[in-house]
Amino acid sequence: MLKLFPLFKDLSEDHLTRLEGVSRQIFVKKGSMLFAPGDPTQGFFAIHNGAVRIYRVSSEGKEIILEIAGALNTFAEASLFSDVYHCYAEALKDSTLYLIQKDAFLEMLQKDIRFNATWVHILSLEIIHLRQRIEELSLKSPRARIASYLLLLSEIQNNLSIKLPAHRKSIATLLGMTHETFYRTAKSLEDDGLVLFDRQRVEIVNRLLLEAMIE
Amino acid sequence: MLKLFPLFKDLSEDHLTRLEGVSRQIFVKKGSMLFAPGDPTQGFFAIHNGAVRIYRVSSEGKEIILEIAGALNTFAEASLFSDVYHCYAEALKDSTLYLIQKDAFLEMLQKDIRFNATWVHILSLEIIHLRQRIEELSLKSPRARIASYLLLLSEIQNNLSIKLPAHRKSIATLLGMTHETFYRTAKSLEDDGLVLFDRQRVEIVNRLLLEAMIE
DNA sequence: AGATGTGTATGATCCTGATCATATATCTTG
DNA sequence: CAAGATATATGATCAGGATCATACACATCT
Repeated sequence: MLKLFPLFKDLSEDHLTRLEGVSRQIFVKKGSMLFAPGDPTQGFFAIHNGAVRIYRVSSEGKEIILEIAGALNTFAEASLFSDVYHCYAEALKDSTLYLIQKDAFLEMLQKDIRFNATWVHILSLEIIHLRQRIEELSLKSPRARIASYLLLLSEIQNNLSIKLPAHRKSIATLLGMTHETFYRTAKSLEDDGLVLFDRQRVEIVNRLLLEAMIE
Repeated sequence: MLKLFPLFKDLSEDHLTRLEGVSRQIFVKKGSMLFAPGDPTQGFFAIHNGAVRIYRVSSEGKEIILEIAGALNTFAEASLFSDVYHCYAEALKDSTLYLIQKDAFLEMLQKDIRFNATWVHILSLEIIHLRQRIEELSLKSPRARIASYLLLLSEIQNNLSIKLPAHRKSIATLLGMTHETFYRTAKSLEDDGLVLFDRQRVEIVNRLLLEAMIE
């Protein structure tokens, strides 16, 4: 059911049906790897349920998390134009995914101009999104980065009560800080009455103050 | 002469000619603004010569430089799918640019599937590039960020002798550090015999060590 | 259930890079 | 050319976040 994915929401019924035709369902257990650098690209992925972490490893073994993708997210779109993957993808939970197969997808792009046009639009939005990420990483204060991330999640999930897509430790790395700093800063946000952490959930208590914080 | 631009290198002669048909040449003086947030989008830009700085301003007046684009770079591609610009663009030098007009360009995309396919490819590469930027920003050490940036310039300019696209101060902001830190770190790179700064030029003396530094 | 591993949490210390200050060089402009 | 503005450069100080250490809660597995 690809139509549920935000990425595909602008596609026609016809496109969706054909897209499903070139997709393969995949089940993975928590902790298993979907691909690693150097693996030949098969296509990109759409997460039906579960969560996946995309990361690279520096030569000293430090992980850099590029993305944490949760249910209804897609990842590795750019693999369409590369022969091999350039990062690791690891399931953070038991997950079911769709693999949209590269060759078939590229052929669809080449055959159908409307589909192609939609895809251009989708990629453009992705670029805008990445630019925002860059801006956020430049907002150096951990407080601001956490605030910004929570607001992003809130927007995506369309709810002031957020479900974290992964454990705090991964999120800390994604936001470019140590987990210690994340725990401490999260607590200070709680102490200031802005948010409320409860296991995998976060409640945004004072949205306006949180927004004021990110700039 | 759009064919000189890396972005357009995969386009056919025919596409290039038509693209030039929908482009307008623009001359700007150093310091002048090309657009600001809220301005209606006219299209995206290709720099024939000169340099442009793309930035946002936080509410406290801090500038975040998203990009420094030099000769043969393009910028604001994503404006095609937005009604207004979301950042500032300021000429760092007297520059001549091409404005690729939005409506005409979108029409080309819709009419020509080969052109469209090429554009999808171009955008995908841009996404890969932005991901690298994110990775670099997460490489927290200023040394590593500077090293990485110099190697990037060296690759783009295809030369171990690099021409800086802007003054150091702007570059410092682009790399997410203060200019003081940039000057100091640059000097320490010189002291270690890795590079050699001389006004607007930088010579990469020891490329291998520089590469070893970024990871 | 017990054992092992991982996530969560918090304290103590250290170090890097930001900030503030100041000086010189270079560029721009009248 | 003089004068003002801006970039380059470097020193002194400070603070925020990394690192190291430790402890407890939970989950997973045998």
